[in-house]
Amino acid sequence: MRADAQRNYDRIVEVARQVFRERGYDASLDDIAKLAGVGPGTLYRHFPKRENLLDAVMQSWVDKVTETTDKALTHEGSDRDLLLNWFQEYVGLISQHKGGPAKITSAMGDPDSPIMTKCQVLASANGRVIERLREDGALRDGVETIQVCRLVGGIATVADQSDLDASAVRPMLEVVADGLLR
Amino acid sequence: MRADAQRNYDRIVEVARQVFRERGYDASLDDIAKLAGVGPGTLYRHFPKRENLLDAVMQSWVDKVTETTDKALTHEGSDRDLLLNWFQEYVGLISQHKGGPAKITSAMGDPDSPIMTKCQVLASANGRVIERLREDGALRDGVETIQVCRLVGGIATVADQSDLDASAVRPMLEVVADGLLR
DNA sequence: AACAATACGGAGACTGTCTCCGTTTAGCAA
DNA sequence: TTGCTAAACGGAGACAGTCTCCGTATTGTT
Repeated sequence: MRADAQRNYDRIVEVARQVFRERGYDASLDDIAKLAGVGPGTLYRHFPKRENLLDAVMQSWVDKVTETTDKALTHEGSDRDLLLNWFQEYVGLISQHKGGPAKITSAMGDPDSPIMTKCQVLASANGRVIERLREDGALRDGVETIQVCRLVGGIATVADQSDLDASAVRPMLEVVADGLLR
Repeated sequence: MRADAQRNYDRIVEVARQVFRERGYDASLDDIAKLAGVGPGTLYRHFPKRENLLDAVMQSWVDKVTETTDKALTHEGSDRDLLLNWFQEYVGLISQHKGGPAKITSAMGDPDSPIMTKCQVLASANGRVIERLREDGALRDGVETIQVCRLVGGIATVADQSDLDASAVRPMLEVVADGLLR
């Protein structure tokens, strides 16, 4: 990639990260181009679809996911506490910007989504936690990790769309945790 | 209301019902106006916001909700079966058109939503089922009916957005049911 | 310095939302 | 029936967002 192209690419991603966080995933792309000081053509050449841009923005997010998972797995306390703590981290991770929970959760099962690979990092992070609990014999039979992603993703989605705060989300996560644990 | 206005109103609602079901909640309103044989101005006078139109379309849905609830409450079998059966009906009711689950679930807590009243019919229908189970002593402590709506609404939302079928939804509903029941 | 190759960016096509306002019509009263 | 007025109509067009095309400008290589 030519030096000027790289420069523009980086600026667009940086601006997009900020704008997505502030205005949500539906922010105008022409606006982002303008804020980055490039024409819309440039933005659309680098990122033909909105999701390609989101994908680039998410690169750093991926690192955060594994880091957070490692920390969650060292959690001291009961299995229930471990699971609940992980659920809260999970919700936090996918709720970084408005519209995120729905986007990420539905991308997990969509092979055509440009952010699919990113989301699968999250799915396998969740898998690590679930497998750890399964080895402890803490889970009911028949629990699939993808279902767990969808359940918690669903809660995060409604919380996102209804502007619920953590205190309203917590009891819902407890219900799901209790439904999963023996 | 003048006779011609009533006529147009009815035609718009009828067309909208069909189009929303076929193309989802995001269908173009100008298209709906055209299909109904009226100008966009007419549509927007009757229904200033998209949700006002949805509200009108939902009138008949409200009847269906209470009817379905009555039937669910007569269900023979265990409490778990009753609850699971109700959950499936609930998902069916809010998944009539694409985008419905998210719309309805988030409208429940939004006093400014024109469809709020309609959604509260659903919320109180759910309340009837939950109270019935509470009287039986079947529920854990601290279960709030609005949480149940959000939990099941969340599952329906991800199912809607990921095109999941009933066999994928069922186990998630079971997790929630198990988390709610003693 | 010249010249490909690469990248830029803005004009504008296209789509959907929504409003304004001149025209038409329903319904009533004489 | 006719005439009148309030109500309703509907389409032109303003506005916003998405995305493309293509003439222009920049890069980096020979």
